[in-house]
Amino acid sequence: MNELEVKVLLAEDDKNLGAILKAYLEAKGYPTTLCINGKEAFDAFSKKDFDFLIIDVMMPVKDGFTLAREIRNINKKIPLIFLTAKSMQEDKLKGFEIGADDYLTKPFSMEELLMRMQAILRRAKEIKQPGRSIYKIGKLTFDYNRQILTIKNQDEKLTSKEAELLHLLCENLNEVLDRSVALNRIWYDDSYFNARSMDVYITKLRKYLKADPAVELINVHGVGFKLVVQ
Amino acid sequence: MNELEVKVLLAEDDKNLGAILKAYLEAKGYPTTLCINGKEAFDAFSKKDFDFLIIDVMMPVKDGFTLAREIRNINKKIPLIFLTAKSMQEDKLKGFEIGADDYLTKPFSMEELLMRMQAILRRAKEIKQPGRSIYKIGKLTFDYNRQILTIKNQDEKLTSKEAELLHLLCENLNEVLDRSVALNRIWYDDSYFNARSMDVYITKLRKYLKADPAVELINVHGVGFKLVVQ
DNA sequence: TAATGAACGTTAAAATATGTTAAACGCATC
DNA sequence: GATGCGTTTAACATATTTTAACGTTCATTA
Repeated sequence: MNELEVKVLLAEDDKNLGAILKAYLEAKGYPTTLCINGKEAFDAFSKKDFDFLIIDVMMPVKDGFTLAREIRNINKKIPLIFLTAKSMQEDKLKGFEIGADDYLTKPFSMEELLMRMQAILRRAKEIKQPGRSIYKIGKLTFDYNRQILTIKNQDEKLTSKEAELLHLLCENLNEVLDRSVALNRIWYDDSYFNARSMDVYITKLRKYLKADPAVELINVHGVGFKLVVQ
Repeated sequence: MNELEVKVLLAEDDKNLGAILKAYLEAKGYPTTLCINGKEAFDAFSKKDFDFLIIDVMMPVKDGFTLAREIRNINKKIPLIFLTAKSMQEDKLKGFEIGADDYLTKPFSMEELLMRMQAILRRAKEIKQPGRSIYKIGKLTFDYNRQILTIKNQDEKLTSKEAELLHLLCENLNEVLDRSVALNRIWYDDSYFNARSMDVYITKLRKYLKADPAVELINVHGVGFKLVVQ
């Protein structure tokens, strides 16, 4: 993921502050999606790919801690900053326990928020994958943009769905890709029939990947799938 | 850089605060070297290997910013937290520009300092070892990522739940794995029925582990289970 | 120490979830 | 309206997990 393409998910129920922050962040080059409660934010996260979370703790419908925990279940790496009006100590510690990278107490300056985001991104950046759309999966090579999987100098043209699914799996290499996340991102709807359709695609991908025995596409029962390279 | 071996360099001219912080950090398992000014700290850094910097901004002889810049010239990656009595905005921004990971304004709680350190270490560590997780259990070998238990060159594919449970047991080898901890981590809910389900998995694991008589999976009544290797 | 209730051991059936194949569908192109 | 392609649906086969049932062990206390 390109550093110039850090997409921010901002969950803030104060519409005024939310709008100001969104405008500021976008001016600084961070495309920002604003959600006004935890539920909306979780839906957005399920359907789109984000690189940074800024979450207000106090929100209606679903609070920030609950939201963060749900997202952390799916993605353990995505940078996370909590915002809060309260400066209560227990809350701060709770936030860090959930896996926050920082915890800002209102009021804060937007420059400080930006600085703190950049400090986190400096460290988080190196974790992410090569960044281009070409992935190495054991002996295989997958070009996401061109939808081509190269197996021993033999090109296989993948269909869009195959490529989308393999792409998500590559982005979560050696980690579990949540079933519902994949469904929401690729099929735009997490339903029984789409889930069965996805299973069919898993089988198709397994057939391709069989070319390298070091590569495995394992199921995590009730959760999702994990692409593992030995 | 072992997590249990994070050596801290603390530069703080307030001897009282310095001593308290050093004592606290060491109690938490971070060997700490205390220096009372920037010059002394730089000498210490030159002579010894450190993994974390905590630097007070206002110090005699050589201030914190100057110290940090000099160290950053040598090591661009070492985690860095500034402490300061002033909460002036410019200073904060200046601190982040030098490459700080965090910037705490006095007074702060030591718990918060610890949490923030750990948040930074989580990211700093991930870069180092995206590592694999292979455990040796007596004559057996367990590959957690691939969910495979190797018994006398015979591979056994484990199910997700089996693998998760064995993983937790391995992480607590020769120590008791608390029942409720396992339930909360793997089943996300500590309840009677899940506990019974866990017992079923304990039985399954015992069947696998029977292959090596030196390995035992013992119950600690009312507490949990312990994986023991003679 | 015998009685008792709670925790644990084990097995098998029941309920879910996934694996796989092939046919059916929708949609573009000719 | 026939053909080809990607995708979904249907059908059947397996696998995983939970629940139920029954037996055993453990700690406690009369």
